[in-house]
Amino acid sequence: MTTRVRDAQATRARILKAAVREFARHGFSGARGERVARAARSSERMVYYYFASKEGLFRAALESVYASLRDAESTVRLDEAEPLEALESFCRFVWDYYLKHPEFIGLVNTENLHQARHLRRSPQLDELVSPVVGQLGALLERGQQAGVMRAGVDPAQLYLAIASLGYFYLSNQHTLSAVLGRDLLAPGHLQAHWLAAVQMIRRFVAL
Amino acid sequence: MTTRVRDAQATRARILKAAVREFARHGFSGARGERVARAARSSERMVYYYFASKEGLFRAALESVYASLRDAESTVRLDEAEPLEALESFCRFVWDYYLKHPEFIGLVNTENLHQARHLRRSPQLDELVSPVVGQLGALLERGQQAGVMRAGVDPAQLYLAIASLGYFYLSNQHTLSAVLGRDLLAPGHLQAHWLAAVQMIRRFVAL
Amino acid sequence: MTTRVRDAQATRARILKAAVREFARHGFSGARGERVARAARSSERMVYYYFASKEGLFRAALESVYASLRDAESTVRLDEAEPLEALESFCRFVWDYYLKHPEFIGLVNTENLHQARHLRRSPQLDELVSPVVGQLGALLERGQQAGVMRAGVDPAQLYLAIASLGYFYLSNQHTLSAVLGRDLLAPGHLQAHWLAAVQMIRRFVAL
Amino acid sequence: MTTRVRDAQATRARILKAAVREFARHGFSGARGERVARAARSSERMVYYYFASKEGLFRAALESVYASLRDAESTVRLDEAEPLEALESFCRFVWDYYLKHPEFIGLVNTENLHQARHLRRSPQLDELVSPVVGQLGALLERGQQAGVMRAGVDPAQLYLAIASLGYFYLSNQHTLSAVLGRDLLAPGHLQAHWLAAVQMIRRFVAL
DNA sequence: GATGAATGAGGGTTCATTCAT
DNA sequence: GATGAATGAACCCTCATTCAT
Repeated sequence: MTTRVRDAQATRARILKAAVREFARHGFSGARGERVARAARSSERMVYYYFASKEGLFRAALESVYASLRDAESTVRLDEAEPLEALESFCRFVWDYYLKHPEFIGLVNTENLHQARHLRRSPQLDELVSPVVGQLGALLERGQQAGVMRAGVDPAQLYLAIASLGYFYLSNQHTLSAVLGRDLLAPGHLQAHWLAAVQMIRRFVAL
Repeated sequence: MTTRVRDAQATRARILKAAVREFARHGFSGARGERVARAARSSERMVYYYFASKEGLFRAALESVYASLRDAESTVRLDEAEPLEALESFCRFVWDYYLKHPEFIGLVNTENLHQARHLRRSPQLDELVSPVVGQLGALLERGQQAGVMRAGVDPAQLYLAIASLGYFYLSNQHTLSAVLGRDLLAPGHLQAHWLAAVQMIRRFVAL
Repeated sequence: MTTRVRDAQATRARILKAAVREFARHGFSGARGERVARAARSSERMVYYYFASKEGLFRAALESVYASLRDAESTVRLDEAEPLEALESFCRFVWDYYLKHPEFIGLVNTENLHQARHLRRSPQLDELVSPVVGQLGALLERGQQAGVMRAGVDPAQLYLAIASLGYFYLSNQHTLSAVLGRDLLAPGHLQAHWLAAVQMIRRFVAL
Repeated sequence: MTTRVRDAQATRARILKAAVREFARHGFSGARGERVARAARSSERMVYYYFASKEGLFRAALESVYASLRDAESTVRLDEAEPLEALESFCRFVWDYYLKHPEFIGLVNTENLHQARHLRRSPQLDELVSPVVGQLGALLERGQQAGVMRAGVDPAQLYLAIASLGYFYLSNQHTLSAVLGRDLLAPGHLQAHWLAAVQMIRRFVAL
């Protein structure tokens, strides 16, 4: 009994994981149920058994990547290190997450192509929203009181700026690499970009 | 005869325009030849007549949006106004272009999903690259000499930063609006974002 | 224990009743096990538990509607009233039964589509045949002796004629209503039809 | 060119003919696109090319059998022979049509299962309605004036009665044969039935 | 006796493309 | 140069049913 349930959950999890990859790589329309089934070492039938439709599978995949990001963000502590250090750590964390989780970028881009249709309808939407913006606000407050950050910075805008600098660079790495004629993911270029980006964020909140 | 040729070119142009919209809205796999044909008031057969395949049509659409951006950027003058003013104008120009041309964002995102496969193979690639990064370099030089900009800023990185702050915000407007619970395209929020972004860019190049 | 058995039988009965409706409404191929299960407030699995297969369920449903008709017909008395009155009463009874039991018509039509495959194989076939034809024969005899009916009327043919006039009208009510441009089930039209039909039957057996 | 067009029409016609058979034999849900394609010596793809969907194919099949009946009925002359003779001829014609065109009965039954959904939506509905009821009215008039038919017979009801007696017998031949224990289509029984039916109709309109 | 989990086979339909003038 | 007719290959999905306790 327990074994079967565990198997069932394992199969479901394998399918979901494969779906995340498939949708991230090929978008919604380009995703193939058969590839998902094969990658999950299961059958196309099971995909429909657990997720009812291609759309249902996509919704689950999308929720899954948002939940993973939120879980990862929930481990971040912004209240311990010195404010500017904490801010830099957070930037590095966010960018590293994007770098290590291309499936997040792929799924979010796909969802934007669909005008966030699935996300808006998700009953889990509230749970998926990360509390990290609030923590950034507290950090800005602390930095101000420590005399190392200026007043008047909107935490949400700060978050967007940090996200922008990492997301855009990685999401568009292929066209940018082609157009600029250099491999943006080569360690040297990546380092240089993070350095410039950190500097930008620091200067943005500096006095 | 001339009329016929002009008609032929006009048909081709209508198909191309319709294809740009279609690919931008639905991605490559989601795009439908029939919708392109209908929107162009032509037939599916004509699409193949002029562009040989769906891939050929996408390539042409992609080249078309890059060419349009390059043409627009070629009208920009960065050597006339006071350096910091010129920089801000350029930011506003770029962001306004993204705002007014969602099809550019849509096609570029789609091309990145495909790892820039089409762009890399395009024989027109060099022609599509905008000379604007060079102009930004000259502007930085001028700003330095005028004593209002610091040394050591990579023009390409500056360009990426400007692009990031506009592109990310617009490309991800739907998911961000859903997650943050506010309409990012509402005039107030848009203004506030551009303001913060300009400030960020200015502080980045400032002494 | 008794309760459990009664519950089991109740579940079986609910499934059977739901199946009768489902097959009558959608035919054999169009019937859905899931709808039967839901309508019976049971599970698809239980349907198979009690009836083994879709075909088994259909057979049971078919036998059930024939048994119901036979039970209803068994209450009819043709030997009491004045012969022509009794005949008219019988017509009214048959037609009223068809009217009130559309599921009978639906299942019988479906079974005919399948060339009575299930009925012919039913071991209960003999039990399902109504003794009403025999009673009609006796009635004809009585009418003859009373000098109000002619000789030479085949009771089976009389039965078929009565059935025809009701069954055809109700079974084909939808196409006929569409073609004739009037609602055949509207009280006025229904009354008029029964009246004409009764007259037809009376004139058929009259001297 | 002409050849191709003829081929195209021939293919379409073969598919339609095969569809009529398939739907008549198996109902809507039971009908298989693949069987239609095979019987028409064509491909399943062509079925969709010409008829867009299973529903479109059914609609076309249904309209086709109604059109065939109307065409056949349009050849009938009710104004030449002696009134009662003409009426009997008409009965024989109708019943013979049902007998020779089981696909008509099959499709009409299927359409009634679907509550005439397709027929009601058919833009050709008016064209499909046979003018034969009007002709029956004229015949009744003529019979009256000739002093061989009574007044007060509704031509539509007469038509329904004639149709009932043939349609019911043939449509339900399989269940009736099983229940009555005799083959209703055996020449002897068929003859006897037509005889009784003609008598019934004659007596119905007689003085 | 009763039931949740799983599934092979095939269903209708669409897609991008080619044929044949 | 331009176009109507035709199509092979998949695609998403559903159905009736069985497995395994």
